[in-house]
This record gives sequence, C-alpha cells and structure tokens, in this order.
Amino acid sequence: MPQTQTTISVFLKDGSKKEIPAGSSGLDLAKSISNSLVKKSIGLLLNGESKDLLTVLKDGDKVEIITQDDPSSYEFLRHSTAHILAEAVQNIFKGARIAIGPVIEDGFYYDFEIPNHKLTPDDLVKIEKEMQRLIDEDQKFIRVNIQDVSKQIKEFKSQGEKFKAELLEEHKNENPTLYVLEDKSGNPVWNDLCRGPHITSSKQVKAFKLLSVSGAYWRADETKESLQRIYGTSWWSKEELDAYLHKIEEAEKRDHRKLGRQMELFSMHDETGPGLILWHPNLAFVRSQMENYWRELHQKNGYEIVYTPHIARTDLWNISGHNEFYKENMFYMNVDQQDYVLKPMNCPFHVLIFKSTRHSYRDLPIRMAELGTVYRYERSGVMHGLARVRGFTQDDAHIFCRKDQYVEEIKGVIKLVDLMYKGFGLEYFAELSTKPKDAIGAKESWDFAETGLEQALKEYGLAYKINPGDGAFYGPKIDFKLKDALGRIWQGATIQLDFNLPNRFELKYTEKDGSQEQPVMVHRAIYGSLERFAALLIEHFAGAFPLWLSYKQVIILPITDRQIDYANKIANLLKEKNIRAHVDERAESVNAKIRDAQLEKIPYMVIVGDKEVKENNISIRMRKKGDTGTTTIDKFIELLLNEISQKII
RNA sequence: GCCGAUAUAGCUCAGUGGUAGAGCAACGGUUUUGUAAACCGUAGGUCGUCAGUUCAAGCCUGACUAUCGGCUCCA
Repeated sequence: MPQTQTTISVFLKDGSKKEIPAGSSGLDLAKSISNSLVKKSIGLLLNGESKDLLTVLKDGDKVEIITQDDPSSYEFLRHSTAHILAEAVQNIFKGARIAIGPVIEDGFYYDFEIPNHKLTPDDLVKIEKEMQRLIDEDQKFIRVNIQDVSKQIKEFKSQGEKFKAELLEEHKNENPTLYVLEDKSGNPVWNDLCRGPHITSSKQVKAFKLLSVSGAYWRADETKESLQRIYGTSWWSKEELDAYLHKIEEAEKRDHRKLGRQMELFSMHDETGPGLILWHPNLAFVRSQMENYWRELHQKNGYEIVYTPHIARTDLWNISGHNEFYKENMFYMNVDQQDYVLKPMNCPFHVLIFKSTRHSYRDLPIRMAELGTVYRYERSGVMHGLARVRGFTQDDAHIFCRKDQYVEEIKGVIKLVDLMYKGFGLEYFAELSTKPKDAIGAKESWDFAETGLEQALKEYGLAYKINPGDGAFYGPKIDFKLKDALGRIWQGATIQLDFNLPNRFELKYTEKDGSQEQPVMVHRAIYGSLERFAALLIEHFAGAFPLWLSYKQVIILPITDRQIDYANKIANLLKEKNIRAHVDERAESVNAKIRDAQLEKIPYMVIVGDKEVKENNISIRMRKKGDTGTTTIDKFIELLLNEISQKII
C-alpha cells in the first residue's frame, strides 16, 4: 500500500533537521519550536529569500525564522507600514493613485498622485490617525497569485491605477502577486501589487510616524508625472521609535548650517547670490589647517604644487570638451568681445602646464596638485549649506604617468587618502565604479583602466564594493565614502581615470626608444571640496573641533580682575609656543565665562584665581571632561603640544 | 529646474486686517564673583523685494528673490 507522506523535513539555521507535518507554514514551524519564538517571529529566510511567515514549507527547505531582533525584520515592518499608509491615503483622498512604496534606511516612503490636493503637514496628522484606525482593525496581509494578468491590468486601469497597471505589465512574466488586506470578517478592503514579503497583521505595527511630504517623479524621471511623496518610519516598539526620533534631533543639532550661524563659522548672502560661501575667521582657521596639512602631506608624497587662474578663454574649454559636455554647468562672461569661462575644473590648466614642456619617460610620473577654486552652475533647488555650492575649492591633483606606473600610482593615492583621513579620525570605505552605458573611449582603454584600479585596491588590501555602470563617461573611478560620528555617509575622495583629455590635448612623452607615447592621466581629490569636507568636520565633531583644528585652543578665565595680569602672563607663555590662547577679561562671573567658553566649544579652559596666582599654577577645565584639577604651566604646555602634534581627536 | 513649505530685531521665535513684541546677543552702569547664565537700564525693525486689494496690510492676492524638505544632478 503506497504511503502518503505526512511529514516533511526542513533544515534550520544551525543546520539541524526538523520533521514537521506536510502543509506546515513557517509560523507552524515556529510554534513547534517555542512559544516565545512565535511571539517574535516576523518572516522567513527561505532558501536564502525573504518570505512571508505564513509561506507553506516544502520538504528539504532551508528555513531561518526572522524575529524582531533581526535587523532584516524591519523590512517586513516598514514595507507593510507603507501599504497601510497607502490604504489610509486612498481612504481619505478619493481618487488618489498609488505609485511605489519602498523601504529606505530607517523608514519607508510611498508616492501618490492625488488630483486636486496638495498634501500639507496637517494632512500627515490626519493620515496617521487613519493608519492607526486600520492598524487597530487588525487587518490581515494576504498574498494572492495573479492568475489572469491581463484581467488584473484591466482592473487596475478601470480603477485609475495607471502606475500599478504599468508595473504589472512590466513584471507580468515574474509570477506577480497581489497583497490583499482583509478586515476581521475576512472581507478584502484594499490591495496592492507587491512582491512582498509582509508581516501577517496590521496590528504588528506598534510604533510609526510620518515624517515629511515632498515631491518626486514617477520613475525618477522629470519628464514624467509629478508625484507627492510621504516619508515615514516604523519600529517594533515606542522606545525604538523615540530613540530614532531622538537621533534625528541630535543630527539636527549638528547640522553644519545651524552650527555655522551659532558658532560664526560662515555665512551666505542674498547680495552675493546662492551657493557662494563667506568663510568667517573661525572656519577660515579650520580651513587653513586643512590646507597646511594637505600641503605638507602632498609635498612629502611627491606632488608639486601649482596655481592656475580662475578664468580662461572659451577656446580652452572647446579643446577640453567642457564647452560641449559641461555647458549647462558653466558661468560665461564676455569682456572686450572675448568669451571667457569661469573654470568649473582645474584639469585643462594642469594639462597645459604638462604640455608646455617636452617630457621624457624618465620625467614621469608627474604629480601636479592645486587647491583650485572652481565655479559650477548648480540648479537652484540643489544648494545645501557648505555641502553643495556653486563656488568651491577642490584639493585637485593630476598624475601623468606611464602605463607601467599606473597601478603603483593608484596605490600611492590610496595610501595618501588613508594618511590624510587619519588626521581627522575618520573611517571610510571604497567603491569602484565601472563603465557606464554612454561611455566614450575604446574598450581596451576601459579594460586597462578598470583592471588597473581593481588591482591597485587588491594589492593595497582595501575592501571595496563595485558599482557597475556608475563611472564617469570618460573613465572609471574609485570613490571613498566617509562615515561620520552618527554613521552617516559622505562623499569623500575620488580617483578618476581620464582618457579624454590626453587625447584632446594630444599629450605625449618620449619613450626609451624615441617613440611618442600618450601618458595615462589620473584625476584625484582627497578632501573632495574644502567646503563639503568642512561641513563633514563640523557635523562629525558637532562643532567641537580637535585641538589642532580649533581656532581658539585655550581660553584663560580669571576669577576676578585681580588675576588679569597673571592670566595675560600665561596667555603670552602659551602664545610663545604657538598655542592660540585668549583671556576672557569681561566683568562676568566665572560660571558665565565657563558657560560661554563651553558653548564656543573651546577645548581647554584655564581658570586662575588668587590661589593659582599664589601657588604659580593653573586650574584646567577640559571641554570634554570638565574640571581636571590644577597643574603647572610647563606640564600643561607639554600636554597641549603633544596633543597638537599627534593630532589627537 | 521640478513638487511642497517658509521668510518679523544680529540669533531663536510670538504676533488671524486697526499704534510691531519676548528671550538671548549688543551697548551703558552697578557687582569682583571658584568650575554651565549676577542685577538694572538703553538702543535696535520700510515685517525678504516689488506690485495689487482695502478707509486701513506684518496679516489677504500676484510676481520675483532667498532659504528649508525632497526629486533630479553632483565635489
């Protein structure tokens, strides 16, 4: 008699085998393991793919139960919260059409086309209320295979859901599924075309918040429909949500634009125009330290420093191709019936310097560096403090080398990047961007350039990620991303290969055998732009710069004006050692002086009263640690000089 | 550039059509202080710009400019 199989075997995360009744779902599996697991179970990692908890398991499946403790569980939650958002929006705004609603870092968004209504922050409150109502209704997420695709497309179209119809048409051969939300009595109340996976019930959404509204385009294409986007976040508990909101607040406090005003770092003015920065003394000092450090390391590492003008005749940009390919980003001017361009890049000038003498193979590599200020027309909506501006200074350099030197040169740049970032205590990681679709240049050039970059990364031993198709049209690149104190990512150094300019300017050098060869040209920047890097430093340190970058390093606070002379004497001793010391001579209480110094984020306060004068010592208060007691002036100077020279963070 | 919001004293913000307000900062005075804010007083504004509606506009309407949240683009 043939036996029907009544049990199946699945393999758990630890590799162990588990027998369960045929037809069991992931939830059944969890139940068979423990009750506490059931409570925390959210979804499955089934044979390496994220799946609903209710997915029916098959014999031989590898199953991992995703619980709330697992970071990937938030994708289930947030994606599902996005669906509830969409349902709520459609309940409130009849005729609203839904586009897409993906999970993003720490949250989600959903795009809508809402005829005749512009969403306001007040609407978010209303929508949140409706979402809460839906959550409380305990709606079930039911996965349904779309059997008849053309029928479903018709249905979407008849409902006006043109975006969903378009998406389904596109994915019709990928076993498309629909997620239906059912109310308590099992009646379908809403659905969305979706691959899933989802949580099982709306009730699992314990803590969510809608954060902002903004504009977006259908398929991120500005020629297509303009949509309204709602951003939100969602967490397993109120505590988690509060912690997240607190983190956002902390980030806002560090915003370099806010600190820029508070700490008198920089300003911008209507009279100068947008995206043009005025560096005030406090930040100008940070910049000069950045520049000095840069100069020192570049000179030590075989770079030669050059200066080039801010404008050049359009002729130059015609040769370089910028006047053709970069036109919409350039500022033009006409003087004495001559056309000039405000430089958007430094490279053509460096190329001209290279070209103005003949080069032997022995001369190479030539590494030419400049802190070059460039101007680029940026569209009006994109400016952002120091991080995105129209005038900025690049720590630019161009390396002209032979093919056989190329990999070593790239390794040299990586080493310099590593060295420079150490001075700021910054973590970073690398990304390799390869040939894009609209690339120019021969395939051999691209292959040479890409394999060379990759080889350099490997030989240097730096981990990297590949971004296929993300290179510049004229060559591949390595990007360095910096991580700040809050874990946020900033664009840092970039290394780019350029086969375009050597061609256009017909660059040559003489080889051993007398033949004329074209040099390889590497374009690189390590800070990227001094403006953006300064923004990063402000936010990373929350304005509390390390000693070597601080404009005011020490402030001396006499307790009464009897100690002013003594305070000035100490200030002079410090100044003799090139330590930037100031005296707060105001007729304020010590508490007020301390508070002001603390708000100014001055690293060291020296407090002197009658006691210190009598004992010829000083009392130190550190910005980070508070009162650290008394010490001698000599010891204090030694401490400071060490901290400065070591660039201690 | 696009979608949406905002623009009041140096800064942060209040002010729903009828004589422009607060706190901090600034300035003057008093206080001489021991580890995050002493006290009193003075001054400071064509309410982003330009037009319109109204007997009357910071407030309503429009255009422009800038900023903010995004999109797109990017160092």
